[in-house]
Amino acid sequence: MRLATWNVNSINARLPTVLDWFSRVQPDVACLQEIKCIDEKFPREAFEALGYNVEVHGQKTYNGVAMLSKTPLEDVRKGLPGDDGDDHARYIEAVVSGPRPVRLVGIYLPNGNPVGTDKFAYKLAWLERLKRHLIELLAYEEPMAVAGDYNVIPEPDDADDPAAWTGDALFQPQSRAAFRGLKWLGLTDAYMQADGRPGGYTFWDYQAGAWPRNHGIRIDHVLLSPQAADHLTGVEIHRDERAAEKPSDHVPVVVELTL
DNA sequence: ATGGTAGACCTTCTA
Repeated sequence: MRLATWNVNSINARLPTVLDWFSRVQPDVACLQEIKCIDEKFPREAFEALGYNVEVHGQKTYNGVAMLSKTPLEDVRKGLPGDDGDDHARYIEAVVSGPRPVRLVGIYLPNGNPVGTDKFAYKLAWLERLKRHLIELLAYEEPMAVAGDYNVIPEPDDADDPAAWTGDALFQPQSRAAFRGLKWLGLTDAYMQADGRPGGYTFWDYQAGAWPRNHGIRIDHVLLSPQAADHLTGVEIHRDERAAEKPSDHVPVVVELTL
């Protein structure tokens, strides 16, 4: 199984680029983030024409996540449990059917800037809610992948210029500690397990020539349950997509599992 | 020198 995650920064602004990539790469399943549209405006038919089943959890203007799969998606959950007052569309979960079913969780974690505001508190609370929910899912002891835009730079090696991010919510000690807390549940960072290398960035800002200067960060991650990590055979970061015409500021991450 | 771009959408917010 080839599993992909990609923050597309508006699915409708990016549609030709994204469809071209899916046609070439043909992942079996994919999580999309920042689709920036309500469910009714997601270009469902275009993905169905490529052979995908589509599940969307969108909202107007901001956020929004989707899941695409060549096999049917079952037990679909939209929205992260733990706070009925949270109306951001940032969480989608389903079981990818097949001979070896895989539970797939797609997340768009809050950015959290600026630090010291309610936005940062919301980010940390969201991370804590995610941890509590993943504890429940891990109890199933089944193959599971948690993929998406975590908006966390785990380690200094995950930034071209770590000092430039010291005041940023993505690199705060609390954000990094919460990410480590997820790993300590028993989840494996697929990138680090599979031939991790410095410079494997997934995001370059649109501003200040971040891409030509390679001022990148690694914030798009795939965490695997033990039953999935046992079958990990490869990780790719498709950095060439950042050089495309009208690119997203994130590039796709693809994980290969023998499941 | 605290700079710069992109997307949704209505005037500014988010990233």
